[in-house]
Amino acid sequence: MSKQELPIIDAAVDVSGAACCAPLACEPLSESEAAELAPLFKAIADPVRLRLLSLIACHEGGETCVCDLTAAFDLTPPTISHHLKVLKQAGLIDSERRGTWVYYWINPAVLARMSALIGPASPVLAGTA
Amino acid sequence: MSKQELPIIDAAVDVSGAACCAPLACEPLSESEAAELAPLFKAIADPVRLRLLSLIACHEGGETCVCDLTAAFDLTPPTISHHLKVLKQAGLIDSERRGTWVYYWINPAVLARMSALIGPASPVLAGTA
DNA sequence: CTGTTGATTAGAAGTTCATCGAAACAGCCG
DNA sequence: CGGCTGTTTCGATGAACTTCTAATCAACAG
Repeated sequence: MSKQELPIIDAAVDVSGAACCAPLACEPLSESEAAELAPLFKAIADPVRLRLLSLIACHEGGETCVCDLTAAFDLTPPTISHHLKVLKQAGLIDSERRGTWVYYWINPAVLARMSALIGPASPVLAGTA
Repeated sequence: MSKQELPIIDAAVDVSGAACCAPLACEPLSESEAAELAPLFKAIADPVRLRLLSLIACHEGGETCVCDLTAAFDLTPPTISHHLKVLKQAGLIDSERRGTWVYYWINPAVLARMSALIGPASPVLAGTA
């Protein structure tokens, strides 16, 4: 409900009439898009969660039981469980109980979306640079 | 200095001798790698900084002067300056003063590295899934 | 030199958030 | 039932965050 919502298409112009900046070549991230994407990056902006993701992905079959994850850290099971919950609530992983053990696997779509956003072919971050 | 440093190659085995998890198909992220990468993601895990990056990238020529960035937000110039500093210290952007104005541009290499890490072709996150 | 505009720094307030563990609980199996 | 795996709840500690005001630095115009 402020100037954030308005697309800024033309270059800024100073008092003397000289433009200080180039015009936009593409539509930048909107405020709402940014607000939606930031928590995804925040979820992986932690060394433990980054390694958890990596451990899950590196297991054959793409899934891992929690016992293997807790064994890889010097953290207590509740702490691991907490980090897994953060990743799951962000939509980055999913889980299922099979008998005694609980298995986690990665949701590739969400990670791919994040990767594409900051990748060289991104329409909003690569621009024409 | 603990079990984190040891690569975990074989599957965990429970007391009865039955494996609960599949073995590793690739080498997961090391503790030091994760510690090095997490701050990069933390730098972009903020809606304002995400939009700043996008605004810089979307400008023709790939660079933008600060005046154009402050105009796009309802924040004071010092606040914008702070967020730009965070991005710069993470290595994601660079800047240069040219006369009256200061220009910022994106460092594509760092973003590409982050993108590749979480992308579908990543050796540590895509695994064999 | 002086005044103005653009941008950064210094400092601080305030809130929020995060990490982690101890203890208790829930689902499964023999 | 008892033992095991994993999760939740709760809490305490502490750190980190965003954002502002005020002051400072840099470049330019007159």
